[in-house]
Amino acid sequence: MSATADVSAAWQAYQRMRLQLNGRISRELYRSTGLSEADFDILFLLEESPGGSARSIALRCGLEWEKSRLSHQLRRMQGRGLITKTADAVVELTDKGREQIAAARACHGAAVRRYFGDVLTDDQLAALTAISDQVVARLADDSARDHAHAQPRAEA
Amino acid sequence: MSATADVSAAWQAYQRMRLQLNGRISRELYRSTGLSEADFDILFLLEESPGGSARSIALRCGLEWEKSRLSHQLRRMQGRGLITKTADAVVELTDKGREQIAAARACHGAAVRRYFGDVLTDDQLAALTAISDQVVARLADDSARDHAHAQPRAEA
DNA sequence: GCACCCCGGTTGATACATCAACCCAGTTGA
DNA sequence: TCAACTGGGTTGATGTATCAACCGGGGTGC
Repeated sequence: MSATADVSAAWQAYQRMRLQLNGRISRELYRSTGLSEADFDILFLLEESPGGSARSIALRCGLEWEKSRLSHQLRRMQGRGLITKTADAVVELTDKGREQIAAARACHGAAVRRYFGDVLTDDQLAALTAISDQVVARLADDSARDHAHAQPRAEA
Repeated sequence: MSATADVSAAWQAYQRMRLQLNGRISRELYRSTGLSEADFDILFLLEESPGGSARSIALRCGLEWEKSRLSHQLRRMQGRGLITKTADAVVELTDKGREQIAAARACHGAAVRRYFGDVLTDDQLAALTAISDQVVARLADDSARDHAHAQPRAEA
């Protein structure tokens, strides 16, 4: 059977797409707005939040980041004047931050459309969504199993 | 039409898969072998090369890395005894490097199978291959166009 | 010859990601 | 009450990725 060959070919093709597509988009984003992917993710989430502010923990849950990663990133972004940290771990967009995320949204959206949305058919988009959901579900399954192993509470 | 919604949903699902799948695999690889993805890629390519050695430029072409990225990475790997750099930019696997890549191959292959190959049907694998190839082709197209713009040689 | 450029490689600076260690406040439970 | 634990947040160290600047040799054209 050729299943192994198919898996290997699919994996290699996927890796190429992953590296090149993300490299291109993040490079275009950075060159036209000065924002990194990490900057973009933070600002995007903040702009979606009511009042342009959110608790650190909300950002962490939304992005699924390590706490230290978020802390370092927020410190750098505060240094560049994109956000402010008010008392009690609340993060808030500055005017400069609002300005930059607006420009970045347009740039990012255009790049995603050009290199991704416009290239694929509706069937392919649906197929990729299903593929992604299945893989993510499998990852979550295994995490749950590991967690259950480490702390066997559910088995009475 | 719902095309926009489909693109957005597919993009978000794909991003989740990309982040979580790669995070999981590289974490498992690192925890069980001490090798990063970058280490793995280099050692993998070297083991494929005849004699376990290759010129720097061959690695750069195979991996599509920046020259400075490769230089830094090779320096660190030489420091850890995974490779040696002989005269004239030739890189060679050490015994320790051979040992580690063998273990890493098994770990990496198992993870790819568990979280990717075993989760998807043959049709899905074929669909993902097609999707990836199309996106990569589009990226290459745009690169060629940009390059042609910068150095308009082909147009007489 | 010589000025010029290209290209492979190195280096340093900076940003980003991860791990481990720590601080502190709120809970829990003896 | 007080000790132990938990969880959010910070910090420092290290490894990784990218950009810009530089070095050196090998063409190319004059």
